[in-house]
Amino acid sequence: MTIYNELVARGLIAQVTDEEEIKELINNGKATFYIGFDPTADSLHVGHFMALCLMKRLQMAGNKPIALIGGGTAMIGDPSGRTDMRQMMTKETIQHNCDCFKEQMSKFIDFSDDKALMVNNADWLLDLNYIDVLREVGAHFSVNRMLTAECYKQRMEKGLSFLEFNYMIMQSYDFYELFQRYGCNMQFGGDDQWSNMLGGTELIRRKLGKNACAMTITLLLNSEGKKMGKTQSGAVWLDPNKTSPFDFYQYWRNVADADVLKCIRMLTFLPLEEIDAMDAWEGSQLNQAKEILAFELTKLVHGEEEAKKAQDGARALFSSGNAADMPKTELSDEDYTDGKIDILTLLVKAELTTSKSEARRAVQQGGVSVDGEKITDIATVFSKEKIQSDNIVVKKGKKNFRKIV
RNA sequence: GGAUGGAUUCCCGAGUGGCCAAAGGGGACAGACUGUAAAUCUGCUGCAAUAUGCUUCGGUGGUUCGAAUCCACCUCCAUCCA
Repeated sequence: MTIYNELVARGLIAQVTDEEEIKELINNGKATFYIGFDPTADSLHVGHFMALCLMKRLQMAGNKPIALIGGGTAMIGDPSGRTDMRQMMTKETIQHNCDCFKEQMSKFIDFSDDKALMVNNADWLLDLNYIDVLREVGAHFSVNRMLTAECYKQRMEKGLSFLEFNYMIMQSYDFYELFQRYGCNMQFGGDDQWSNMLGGTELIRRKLGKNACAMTITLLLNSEGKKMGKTQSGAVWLDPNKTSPFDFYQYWRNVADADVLKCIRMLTFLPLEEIDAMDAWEGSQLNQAKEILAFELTKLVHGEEEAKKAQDGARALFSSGNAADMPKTELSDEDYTDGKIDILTLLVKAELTTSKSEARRAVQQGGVSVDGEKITDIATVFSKEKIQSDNIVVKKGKKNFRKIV
């Protein structure tokens, strides 16, 4: 099976500029492609993970990836898919985020021996001269056309600043620059990037009379149409310090039935035949598929050892309610009053609730248990000796655990 | 620069002097049912306390016994005109 067909079979491809040409390029390892990453946070998240996997797949097929870090474009902020303006970031923050991205990416992509490149568009965008850009690049863009682009539609109601309006032009310039510097002939990106990417191919055609391709990756949406990889407390990060391997595992372990197979297909490297066999699974059997998904992804991101730990921990936790590898909270002497701590304070300290009021509600509604025993009295106290010798496990709801040491 | 409309709790959105910690919906959280799923039903959703208190309605002042509601100024946003 060719790499292109595999991508199609996995449901990864959303839109392409020229299917035949792209097939020819990537199937024969002739593509030098780039994917841009905006350093809007100090860690990559699940959304980036898709792109990284794609890079890896294509690299394995002999193509050369360029990871472009948007240190320059982050100064502007991509308006695509947003209804409000991004908060402006300081140059220092952006630089810090770039550094973090670099480190994380090196785990996935092989950058040795020139097999892949990592560049930062700050290197060329920051030195541009306004007038020159207007004359050289701006002249090739039609405002009328840009305004009809899908990515600006949503913003026409809420307002779009000139700063953000220029994002497309900067991204197009990136492609143009990479095309000239490294012979980069393809760009990949999320489907929400389609218009920005087309801008690049057009700029290259107009300025150089050359052909370049663009292809977008299907956005990973759940069955409710929302972007996956987000939880109430924010994104699911790839950085173990921001999202622990255990939580990462649990996120995938808990995806809806309707989304499991899609996720396995799109995100894991399991052979397609194996995945197709799972298609027939139904009902509670899908629970197995969820374990596979969670394990495979945790393995890819955090390594096999961490994946095993997370899996064992989760299994133990949900069957017996206790496990070695679960999030811990260490109490200090100040947390105790007269050598004791009450359940409400404890819940807050363990970060299971954000306030005592919330903790009170949880207890009153019967959602809290300690070491498997339900707590019904909000005045329940625990002694320091007990906690320090036995390490109690506090549970709020069904899936929130903390070991107190 | 001019005219008009607007800013309410996580989000949408009611509320135009006391009965407002603020309707309704969504989301989140908890309970029941389950498979760590979905759907459904119930509870709950500012903060602290066992009847109460404290801080909230873009910002700052003011009027009033009393303001999310009235006045002044400011900030931001949308629409139309230039």
